[in-house]
Amino acid sequence: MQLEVRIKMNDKLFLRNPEESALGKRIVKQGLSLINKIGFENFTFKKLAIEVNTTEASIYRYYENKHKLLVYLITWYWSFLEYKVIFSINNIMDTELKLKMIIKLITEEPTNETVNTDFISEFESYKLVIWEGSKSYLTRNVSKDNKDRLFKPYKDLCERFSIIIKEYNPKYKYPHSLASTILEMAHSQKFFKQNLPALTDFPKETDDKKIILFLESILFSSLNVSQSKKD
Amino acid sequence: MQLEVRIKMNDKLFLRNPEESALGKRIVKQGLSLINKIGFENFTFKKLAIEVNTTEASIYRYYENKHKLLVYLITWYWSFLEYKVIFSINNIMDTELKLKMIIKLITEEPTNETVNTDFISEFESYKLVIWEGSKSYLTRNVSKDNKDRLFKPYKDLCERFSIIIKEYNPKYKYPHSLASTILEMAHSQKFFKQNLPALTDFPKETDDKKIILFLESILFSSLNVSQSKKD
DNA sequence: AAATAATAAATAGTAATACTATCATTATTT
DNA sequence: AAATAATGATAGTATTACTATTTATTATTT
Repeated sequence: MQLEVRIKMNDKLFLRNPEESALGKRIVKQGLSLINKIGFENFTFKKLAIEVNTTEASIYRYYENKHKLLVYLITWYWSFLEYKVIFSINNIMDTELKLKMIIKLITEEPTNETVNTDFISEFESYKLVIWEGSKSYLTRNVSKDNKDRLFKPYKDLCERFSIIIKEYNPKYKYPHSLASTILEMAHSQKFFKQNLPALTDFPKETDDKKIILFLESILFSSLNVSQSKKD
Repeated sequence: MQLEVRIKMNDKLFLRNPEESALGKRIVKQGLSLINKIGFENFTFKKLAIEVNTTEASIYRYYENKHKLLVYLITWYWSFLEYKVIFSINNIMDTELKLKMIIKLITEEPTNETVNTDFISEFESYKLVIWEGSKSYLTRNVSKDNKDRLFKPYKDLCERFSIIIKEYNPKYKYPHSLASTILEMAHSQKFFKQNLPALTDFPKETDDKKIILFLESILFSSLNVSQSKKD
């Protein structure tokens, strides 16, 4: 069976919907891999135009600027991840297993492109989130972008995560912060492991199992502790 | 008593040592506040030159580019924080209290400029780390910058933190990752609280006490759990 | 099938950014 | 007082981040 996932994107993210034309799709696809290749700071629409074999002006017809393209790609990733979470958790009854599944999904490198995601590569977008994810919100536009609901997919995923956290331990006081901590750390620890290993306890070569165990240990030790004593 | 702290900066960070001239100090001081004011993306040496009442070319004599200035300022912050940690922990015997002190120091907004830090404002650099901190390493130069030891102050602080973690619980398996998680989260959660509150459980208005409690709960529930069962 | 309208692409251009180079002018050191 | 170093002033280049206008293509109407 060939599933095709189509994610509805917030239309404040683009001037013209890139899904609706061949050129638009190429811009997104090649944009994603070019940012991954040279890094967001070095990325320009001029360079992308050359890759896509079009002109700068044409790209500007789709995206206001490169930051919007970045946010587009990052929110696509979060939306897709939420979809995967919903799908994978659907028939799990045990809350603990649900939580473990979420950690697995956010941490593990997507290998065999699980689902047909049309023109966006799951693996490429995973890499993008690790390297450039936080740049999508660490700007002076956060508040405006937030009002335009650009970060909704991330917040939705965090909300869904925190609901399951509360399901596991209704008394736990910081479900959202714990969820965002796990989400953020899945990517930071991976980045640190690869680039600044002194900040972690994970040898550079190994796979992501240890990161998963670390995140699970943070999550469950927080949730299994009796909270009655302190405040 | 008037303490003066002088932090030895890695000389790969600058072309000419800004501490050694009035102009250099003005560049650093005004650079810090201008980045905080308009954000790193919008910050240029041209704009800084106007603030400092000098020329672009003069600034380029001190710093290779704006990224180096950013790393300079961020590593200053980490060095200063390590200094504060050493100083504050010095006469604390109880390991738990040491850990709590560290969390307090990294999380709490510095109010009354505690120490005379010469030309760099502690508060401004705290704000900078929250907004721009991760941009210092999320670049394609990480590995090279890391080889030049530009991130040493951050890694040193993480190491010092993790030694105390191990002192508290010698069996704990992820002291470095736990330390870097707390360090990162102190700033992310603060940023989220102010700008994307849905990702936290902290009301926007309140002070940072709740963030401290959250970080303490993560730290101590991880360290107080018996780890013998799992792997 | 021809004419018209709508859309997309190509071309050209501008202001700002990220630098580098040169030379004159002050300070500072010896 | 001479030598040296730091700063300032000026100019210049390649690239970036856009915008506007014109031209070509495609779709729609008659």
